[in-house]
Amino acid sequence: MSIREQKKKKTKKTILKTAISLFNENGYDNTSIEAIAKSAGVGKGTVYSYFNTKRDIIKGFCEDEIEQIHLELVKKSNENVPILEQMKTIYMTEFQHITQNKEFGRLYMREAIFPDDVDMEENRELETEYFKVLFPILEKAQKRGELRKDIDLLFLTGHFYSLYLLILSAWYTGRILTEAVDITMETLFRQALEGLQPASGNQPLIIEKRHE
Amino acid sequence: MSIREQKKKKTKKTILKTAISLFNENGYDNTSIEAIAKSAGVGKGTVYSYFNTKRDIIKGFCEDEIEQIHLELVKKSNENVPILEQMKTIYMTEFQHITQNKEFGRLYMREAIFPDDVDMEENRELETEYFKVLFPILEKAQKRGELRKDIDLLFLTGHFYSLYLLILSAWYTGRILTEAVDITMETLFRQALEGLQPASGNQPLIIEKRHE
DNA sequence: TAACAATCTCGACTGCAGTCAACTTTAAGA
DNA sequence: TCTTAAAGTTGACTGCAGTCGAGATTGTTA
Repeated sequence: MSIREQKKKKTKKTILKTAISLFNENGYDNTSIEAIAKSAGVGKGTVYSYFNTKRDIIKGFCEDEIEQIHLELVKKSNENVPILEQMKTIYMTEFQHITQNKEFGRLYMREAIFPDDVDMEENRELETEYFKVLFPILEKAQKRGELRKDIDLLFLTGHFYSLYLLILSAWYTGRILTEAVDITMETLFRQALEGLQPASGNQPLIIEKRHE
Repeated sequence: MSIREQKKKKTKKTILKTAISLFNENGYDNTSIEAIAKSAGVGKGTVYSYFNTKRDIIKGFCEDEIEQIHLELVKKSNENVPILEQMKTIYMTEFQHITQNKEFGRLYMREAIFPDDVDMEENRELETEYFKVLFPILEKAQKRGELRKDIDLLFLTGHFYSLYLLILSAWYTGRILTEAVDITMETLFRQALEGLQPASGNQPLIIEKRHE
């Protein structure tokens, strides 16, 4: 890597760190780009040469954070555990990180779920990483007979993810307390696994006679 | 209603109509409050005496729209139809409205799901209206044996709503085309009803032997 | 080392969201 | 009808996000 590139990377890191620190101190809206620039010892224009918008700075931070989460999850991952528990571990881990960065999480989720501009391709990369973590877990659960094999992995992911979104939204809107998230997630995930319609029998749910 | 109140209501309506019209013409970001004020024949400050922020204008519009949807749903509502179809009707109706107001829908959903300020109490009212439509439908489905009776109505709503959110997000991020929304919703809702784990038998899913 | 081009840095500038104190209109009581 | 206070209106003003062209720095070639 050339000297120039090293310097650039360092500058970007400095700006990001300074920004996050100021955001944490005074809040996102009360921190101007000019203040960030000054505090980081660069010009306002320089900040904009590293980040296209103010929100982009948050994005930079969150993407680092998400990478951390993925690494954390790979470590925690244990396939000898029921799928319900595994899914709970994954999404509770994400939730823990969000509780620690409530405002950033909110701004990031907004962009991720209802984006301003469909720049695409950017989020796709993170999404791929996400699937790399989830798909093997779900696939193994299918093989163990814990999950239906006639449902696409993408859809299985979708079911759990959508419930996670619901809980997150309920938490952000104050409809559910932090302490209640764990039990609520457990309940919703279990219901999703069992189905919303009455079961056809009461046998232990192990036997499997589906296609294939 | 006093003359004063009538006038105020009329002014508010004029501003709202003008704003929506300009938003549609030039987009939300390319329409300044000053332009709205001028076009509506009032001062900038007046706009702010009716709407606290620019986003608030969108909110005003969307709330009217949602009221329309609720009325529409009450008319369409037909309890002699499987719950899957009823839920699909409800959420596809909402989706139709959103396709017709893509940008407004996006801005509204952002606020609704990940709000800036937890002003609460405001959205609560709309939420109550929402439940007034949904709860009776779900309750009747429970009575008919189409839905489990051991799941809270709020949670049942949550399951369907969360999948709707997922689809909406997938649509906004370009992961799913408008034409595919219908079939995707059908698939996801059906899977949620049946459950993600393998069924314990293959009997037709009518018999019910749960508690109570 | 000099000359040049590519890249990076900068802060003055533009445009707009949101505020506020001065001004105008309304309504109610005398 | 006149007076007055409350309600409503206004646009000049403030602060900040994002732009842009001029200037500084770096790497390259001779």
